[in-house]
Amino acid sequence: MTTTRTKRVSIKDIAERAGVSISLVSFVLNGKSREHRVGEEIAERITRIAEEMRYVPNMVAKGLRSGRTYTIGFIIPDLEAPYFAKLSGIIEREASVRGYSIMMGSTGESDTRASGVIELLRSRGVDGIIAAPNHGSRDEIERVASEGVPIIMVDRRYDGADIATVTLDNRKAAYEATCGLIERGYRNIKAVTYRSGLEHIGDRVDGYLEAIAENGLAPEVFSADYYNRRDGIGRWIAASMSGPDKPDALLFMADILCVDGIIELTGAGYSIPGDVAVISFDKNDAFDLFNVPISYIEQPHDRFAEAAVEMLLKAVNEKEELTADKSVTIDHRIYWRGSTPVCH
Amino acid sequence: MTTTRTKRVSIKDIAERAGVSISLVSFVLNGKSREHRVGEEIAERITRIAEEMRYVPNMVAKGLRSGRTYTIGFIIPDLEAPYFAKLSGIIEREASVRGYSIMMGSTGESDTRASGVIELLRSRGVDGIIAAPNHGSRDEIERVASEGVPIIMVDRRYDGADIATVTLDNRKAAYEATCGLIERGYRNIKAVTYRSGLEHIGDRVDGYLEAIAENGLAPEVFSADYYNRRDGIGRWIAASMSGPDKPDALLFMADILCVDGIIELTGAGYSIPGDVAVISFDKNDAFDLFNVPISYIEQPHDRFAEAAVEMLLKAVNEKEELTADKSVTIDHRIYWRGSTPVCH
DNA sequence: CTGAAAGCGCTTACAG
DNA sequence: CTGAAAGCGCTTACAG
Repeated sequence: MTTTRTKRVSIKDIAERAGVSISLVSFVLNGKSREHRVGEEIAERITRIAEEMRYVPNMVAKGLRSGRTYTIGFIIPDLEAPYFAKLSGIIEREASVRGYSIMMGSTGESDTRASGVIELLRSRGVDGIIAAPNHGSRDEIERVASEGVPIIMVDRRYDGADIATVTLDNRKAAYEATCGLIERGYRNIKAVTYRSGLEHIGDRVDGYLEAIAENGLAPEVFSADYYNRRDGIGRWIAASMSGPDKPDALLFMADILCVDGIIELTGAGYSIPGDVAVISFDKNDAFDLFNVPISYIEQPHDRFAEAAVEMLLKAVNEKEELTADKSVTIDHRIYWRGSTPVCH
Repeated sequence: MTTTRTKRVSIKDIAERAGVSISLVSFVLNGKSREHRVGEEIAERITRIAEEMRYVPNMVAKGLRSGRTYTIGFIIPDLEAPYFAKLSGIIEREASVRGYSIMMGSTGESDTRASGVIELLRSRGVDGIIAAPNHGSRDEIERVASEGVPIIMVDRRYDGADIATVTLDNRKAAYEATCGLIERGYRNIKAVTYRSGLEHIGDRVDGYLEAIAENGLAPEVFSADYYNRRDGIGRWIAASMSGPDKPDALLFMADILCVDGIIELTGAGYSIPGDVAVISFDKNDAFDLFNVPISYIEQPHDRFAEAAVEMLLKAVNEKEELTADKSVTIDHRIYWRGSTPVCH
């Protein structure tokens, strides 16, 4: 394997071998034979030679010339979070089916890294962007949109921004989950969330508060620090579960919070649902593995991914603007399982 | 937001505004002022104007001209598998720190899709490839390598292929895990794997068989069909656990197999470790959540990712070949926890 | 039906 | 110290 980097074959090479001009090769290889009325035998010869030479088009050159890279940028907080890993996987598949590839950039919820990712995607000339950006990236995301790069937000949204989104009706989902707990007989329902300023998380809290208020109950929301979740949740659980105002049910606003919560609860000797019922946003494989199946509010990844890719590519191809009025809401579904039995 | 797609600013725009040639702009913006002895005031002016105009270099043009795209291709079986999600996340971060972006393609363990991904990455002109390819993609991977595209395999390897790898010593890890079980008093240890032809999985089975043979015990390996894991494992567990040759410990060759196994075991009413001890390859969040912590053999994702990115970029920059002798072995670590107590 | 030529944005010898 | 020009591989009017 002492092969030196062999030059890739170009349309020029094919043209030479076929004894025609590069224009003809380009026409044929792009399926424009008919349009340009290229001679049939010539077209066949070109196709055959291209195959023989294992021609792979240089998308970089194509991209420079045509301004289209057939690449979609995807901005996520964290590829390691199961929720986003799943979403990324499906988006990648949906895109690849349509001939697009994905360039991924994760922000780690850091605004600085988000800036870097955005600039990187712009420099790479992606045709469009699907983003689940930080709260603090609003200005930059809006600037990208105003510069005419098609962009669509997924999972997250900015209050009042004129950008199309694909989201759950988070307020309603949390409202329904809370009402469901109340119907099942729970009366002291507390919510666990994390500080972030993220609108969609705020929507969930709003839905919870609304349901609690409507039913004349007392709300309590614990906000963990994102980077010290486990500790914060652990301390809060210790205090809360042993205090006079012990909750009978917990609503977690994200699966990662719930996983931490379950570990802390069981670690402190509390049983689910014996001591406290548990329901969480997002689906997480661990919810099936726990000794009682954890109830959850599902965000259908596949529908998010499909909608986002489809809408984005439509905008790219038809030069539409992805304004807020194009936004789509995906239906959630609540799975009531062993962690939230009916009580009396 | 009725902005039409505004043209991006190019070095030509900057040159015009600065009243100089594009060469100068190129020199300055690429930090070659000194090298080309560009006038100091001019250099400053160019830098300032570039910032004012929010210049973002067109990497597509750069890529066409220089043949370098500052993009790494990453081929994985499945982004949704926690193990690869984690690995991808770290690789992306490592690459981005070094100014590279990642173009990801998942194969779903399908050779056809793998072909598509490889061609896509080649057409995009990635500077190098990190791959955890299918068993069946060997020829294509070797061809890519022989064409001079730097490529390194991670997690997986091909028997006797002259391609650098970053892997665990899988045989040794399985050997040690099996010996550990034997030391803890287990005598009827069975292994659960899946059919794939993948060398690294085969290595694990070899290590298991070696340890069993050395200790004069009887081996049994169950091979599930990858796409019907849960069912297959469930049926095998039902038969195996109720038969005369009931295992006292199970070694799972991958976390996904173990998760399925645990669900099937508990579903069938067996307790861990009461009825059977369990240890698995890979770390999985669910292993912490189960009512007894599951023992596992850790593959350190971060060290895999760092080694792969570093070696690949070194090869890219120094035009080295990534031959098999450059391969690196990452140390595993076994966590013995509640699912494998000492028994007598 | 086919080819020569311009140009996408950039880098880099080559002149001066 | 600075600029004009070629060329990366491709597409696409424009001629013929």
